[in-house]
Amino acid sequence: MVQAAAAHNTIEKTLKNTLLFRGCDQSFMQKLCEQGMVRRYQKGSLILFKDDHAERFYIITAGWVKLFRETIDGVQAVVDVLTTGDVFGEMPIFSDDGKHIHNAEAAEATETISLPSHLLAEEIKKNPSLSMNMMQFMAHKQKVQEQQIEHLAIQSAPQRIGCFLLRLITAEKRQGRNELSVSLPYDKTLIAAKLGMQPETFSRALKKLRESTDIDVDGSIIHIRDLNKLSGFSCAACSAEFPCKA
Amino acid sequence: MVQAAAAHNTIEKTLKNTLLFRGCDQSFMQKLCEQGMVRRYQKGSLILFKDDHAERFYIITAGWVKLFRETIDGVQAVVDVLTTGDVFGEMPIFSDDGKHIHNAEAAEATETISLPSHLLAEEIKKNPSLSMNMMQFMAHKQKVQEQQIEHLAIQSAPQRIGCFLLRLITAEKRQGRNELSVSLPYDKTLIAAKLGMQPETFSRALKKLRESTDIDVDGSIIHIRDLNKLSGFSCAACSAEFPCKA
DNA sequence: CGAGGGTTTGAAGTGCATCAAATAGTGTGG
DNA sequence: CCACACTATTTGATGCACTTCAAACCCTCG
Repeated sequence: MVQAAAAHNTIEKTLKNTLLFRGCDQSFMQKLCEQGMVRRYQKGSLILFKDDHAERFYIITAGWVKLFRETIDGVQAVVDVLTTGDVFGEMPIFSDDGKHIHNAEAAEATETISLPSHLLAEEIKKNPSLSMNMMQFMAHKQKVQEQQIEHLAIQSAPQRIGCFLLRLITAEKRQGRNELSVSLPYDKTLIAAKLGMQPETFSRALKKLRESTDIDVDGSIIHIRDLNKLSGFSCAACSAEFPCKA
Repeated sequence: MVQAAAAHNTIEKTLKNTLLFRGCDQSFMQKLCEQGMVRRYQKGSLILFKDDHAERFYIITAGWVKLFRETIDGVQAVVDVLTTGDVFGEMPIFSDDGKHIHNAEAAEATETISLPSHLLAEEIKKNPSLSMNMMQFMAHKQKVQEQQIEHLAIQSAPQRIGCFLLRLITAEKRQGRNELSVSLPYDKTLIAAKLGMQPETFSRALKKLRESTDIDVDGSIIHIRDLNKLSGFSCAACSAEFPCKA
């Protein structure tokens, strides 16, 4: 009981801090909290499966989650890699078959809160402020995806890595830290997949990036000596503002 | 006046048939119609500019529109190519700066209806059925983009062309035609850009595709002898259902 | 007919993938 | 705490895919 109460408490806090639910009324938040389930996953375990009927959607409270699909000839296509604060598995609310469109796997030890999809689906139809949040949320995602499409089409492998590092840094900045060191949050193999390249290519491209931009690579910790040099190298082949903020 | 009345009539018809507005009430549709502007663009002319303040959004009633951005070193990144029934320029409604995020250019002779963004923005906050439409619309776009990201990451150039042809055919089917011939709707150079490759690569990759799948290429008209062969070749490296329906 | 854009072809180079193998790192049970 | 097994990462060698630059060709349209 004590444990359940504690869980309930974390759920409440998390939901309150989730941008998606900003401005939602008490009764809805209450219902969500009651139905929320906290779960932990160890690295490598599967959270949900493509084509499953989507009963619940998920909010990440810790760790990293890989969204992926598989092609006929067995290749894994990494759609996205998400972390604390991100939401996934909500898309089927807007499709008629209501099935998940990708698999989700814990890329690192992960904790999620899952919530019943139907609660969100129903509330979204009634609550303009929630649906506005959702649309902003989706619009932002769409922008990021466009960016990613552009990167795959016109950036070289080293540039994509540089861009990835820059985004890591800005994410850290948003959390208050202002270091010029980042530690890669998940396996290099997975980063490679997310950036659309092979692990071997990642390794070699990182080396090239090191030579071109004076970054310091020590295992999974990367120290950036000259931010301008890095963004100059990476953002030259990108249509976003210079230097990039994403 | 006669002309204005005729334009008003086309606008009314188009808006009624636009899925986005399905289920919207009369008074809103009325307001939209009054404010709608029909415009024609010849091939190559610009419709809207990145970073402009978004006063209006657009519905395409004929032709093809290229959405694109430019990188610092002058390379054009094609974000999307849209046609009749598609909507563009509406995204800034959901961002705080309210600026367009890409340039739009007529890739062929094009006709659009433009509507004031603020009408949509206001109505969307009040009308759950409209916002639901919008979310479905965005969810669908997101799915397509994920698909595109996957294709760029794991398909070869000939496979991407094959996939493009398959989608062209299904689009034609949706319009009643059931031919196994398609004529490429816009310049090969633009198709190449949309698929993330160079014009020269497109030309050579199309030749390879021809050799692998028995398609017949006559200028911009392509005849498909064996649909299974084509989808077998292209969809093997794709996570969508087999054969693909998109 | 000539001009200009779109498309194809050729030749050469680069970047990335692939396969194979070595190395570093991590967690396990003894 | 060490040895082993296993995985992640790096490295090397090679080939293929795509790009680049240059030039020819082909249309279409004035």
